[in-house]
Amino acid sequence: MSFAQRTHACGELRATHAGNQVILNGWAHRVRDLGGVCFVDLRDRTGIAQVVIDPVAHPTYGEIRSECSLSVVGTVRERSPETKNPNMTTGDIEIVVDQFSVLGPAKPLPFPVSDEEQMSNVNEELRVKHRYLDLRRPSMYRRLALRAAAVGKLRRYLDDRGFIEVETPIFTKSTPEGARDYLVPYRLDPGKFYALPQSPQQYKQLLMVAGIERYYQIAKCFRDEAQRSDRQPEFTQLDLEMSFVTQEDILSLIEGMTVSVINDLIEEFDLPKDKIEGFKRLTFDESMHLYGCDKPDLRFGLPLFDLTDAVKESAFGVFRSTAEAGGSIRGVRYPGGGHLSRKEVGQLEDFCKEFGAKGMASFSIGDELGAEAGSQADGTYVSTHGLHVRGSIVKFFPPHEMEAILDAAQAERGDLLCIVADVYAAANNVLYRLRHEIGRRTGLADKRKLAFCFVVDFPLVEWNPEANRWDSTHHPFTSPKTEDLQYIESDPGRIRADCYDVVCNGTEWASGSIRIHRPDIQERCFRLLGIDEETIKARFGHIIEAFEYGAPPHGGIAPGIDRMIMFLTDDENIREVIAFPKVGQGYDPMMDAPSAIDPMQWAEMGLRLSQ
RNA sequence: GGGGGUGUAGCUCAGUGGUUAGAGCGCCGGCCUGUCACGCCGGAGGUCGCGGGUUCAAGUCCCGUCAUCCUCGCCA
Repeated sequence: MSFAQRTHACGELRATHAGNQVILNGWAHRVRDLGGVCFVDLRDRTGIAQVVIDPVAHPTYGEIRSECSLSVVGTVRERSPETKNPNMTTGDIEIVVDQFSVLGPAKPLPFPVSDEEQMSNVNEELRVKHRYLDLRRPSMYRRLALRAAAVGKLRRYLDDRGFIEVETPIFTKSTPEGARDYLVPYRLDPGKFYALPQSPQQYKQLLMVAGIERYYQIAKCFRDEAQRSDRQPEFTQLDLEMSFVTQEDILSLIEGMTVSVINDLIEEFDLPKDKIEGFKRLTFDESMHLYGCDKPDLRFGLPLFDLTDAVKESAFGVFRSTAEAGGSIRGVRYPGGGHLSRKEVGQLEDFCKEFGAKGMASFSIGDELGAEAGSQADGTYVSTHGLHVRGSIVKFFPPHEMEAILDAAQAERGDLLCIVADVYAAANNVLYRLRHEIGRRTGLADKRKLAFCFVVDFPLVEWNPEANRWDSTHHPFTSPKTEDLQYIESDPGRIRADCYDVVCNGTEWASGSIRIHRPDIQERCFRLLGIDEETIKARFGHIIEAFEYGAPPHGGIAPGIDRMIMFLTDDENIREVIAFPKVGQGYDPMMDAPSAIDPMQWAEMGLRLSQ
């Protein structure tokens, strides 16, 4: 089939093209039929241009419906001054139609593709079901283009530094550790299964043994876990690994790469983001102490404060008993929160309770300075700096404790001091979420900022009380710090690992480690994790053996591509940055997958349902 | 696995237990020569997610179920 092929793109036409005959191909974005004249906004991936049709000369113009594909032959004309549209990049011109042809007629659409505002409310599943229409929207095209540019820049950055991209298998081996695997039945030996990789972890380490030295891959990863707004059953990581390197080498590579690529993208796509600079660096312990979590939002300050010492002998029973039991009394400032009503403070407390807090105590600091320091007759307190403190528990604290509290909190006028008493980890878990909520509410979590940081020195293992054993914090191949190896039998919780995360705005973005390359150390770690000889052989025999043939010291990291795009677009749902995402529990409403298989296929695979 | 929200026209949403379930957009028809969210007039379009129950009467109340969104747990 032949048709008039484009000579120009819709978005490129300007007044300088006036007088040119052009051919445009695209879709009818909107049709405005005024009777004596008809305007069609013709859209292609570069933009939109207005086409003018004379109904008398072209009596079949009614065939042009919303979202049909079109070829238009016409002459570019500069619009008269009063009809120019300053809101369109092509608004100075229009194309007067000489000929047109509807290449693909379109039925009425399931949702208003040409109206971005209405589209923002359209049912998610419907959008995914007709994804090929949803993706016609310029905003969706832009996301895909941004993603492609990001991946391209990452590849180029690494190619320029001696990395080579290596593909690793999708059909691989189940290593039942971590998340649930997606399984693929093996026809030739019924009862055996491939697993889809949760990450190419073992392959990339084997590539290091193979002497590749610098590997990367834009890798699909598969994890059969409950879905979340920032998770999909299949997602993409920039997986990379290097040999003969230290943690420092990997961190500086990632930092340089991220700064370069992110800043390029901000500029190229004119994103409403501030350029980024070097990453802050925190140890795991510092991060927990200052921000209550290992993924702090560093767009703003408001570090947690600790009152345990200040109130351990307090007359307020909850604080005293928590401290006596070895717990922590910790809190966070809420600037401006001093104005909240009793009800609003109650809602904050409810917020805390959602995350397991037993309660939340608070002090409101007034805007005005009090004149005379000391406990007041009305049950409030005025500090030596004049801060006027209110709250139902103020009366429990004598002046020296109140001063210690205000000092530890670095309290300021207008603050609400939110305080949680619990075991250290539980108090932190509540307060980090409260801190992020405060950042969101106050606007301190500035949308223009991308605050990247490294969190380093994670503990190698953490105690799993349910299973009564030590579990890897990262994964079983993570190298303990040499100087901490001495604790492996005596005090495993004390061992720090050569393990690091990259965090951006309170979200984990990348995670990596220096790997164990010595079989003897790997064996000791397996033993610590309670993995017996037989299991080691069955699950990890290949990699242990590989390490016996001159494995180089090596390590790597894997940043999430989907999340990277989400940071840049401010999307809160990962579906927005994936061309063909799943909904709900991993369902693809467009393809109708997963779906039933033919009885023949069941038989061929040697499978049947147990019920 | 737990909690919460949503489900009514193609889309987005209204809809006190009570007549024939409505609106905006879209769609169809008509009118319209400067629109750019074109405008005006008219029309069609409904398994009120599904199943059960209470009631003289259920979109509305109750129970169950399914889907979807968010969330806690989970995600080496």
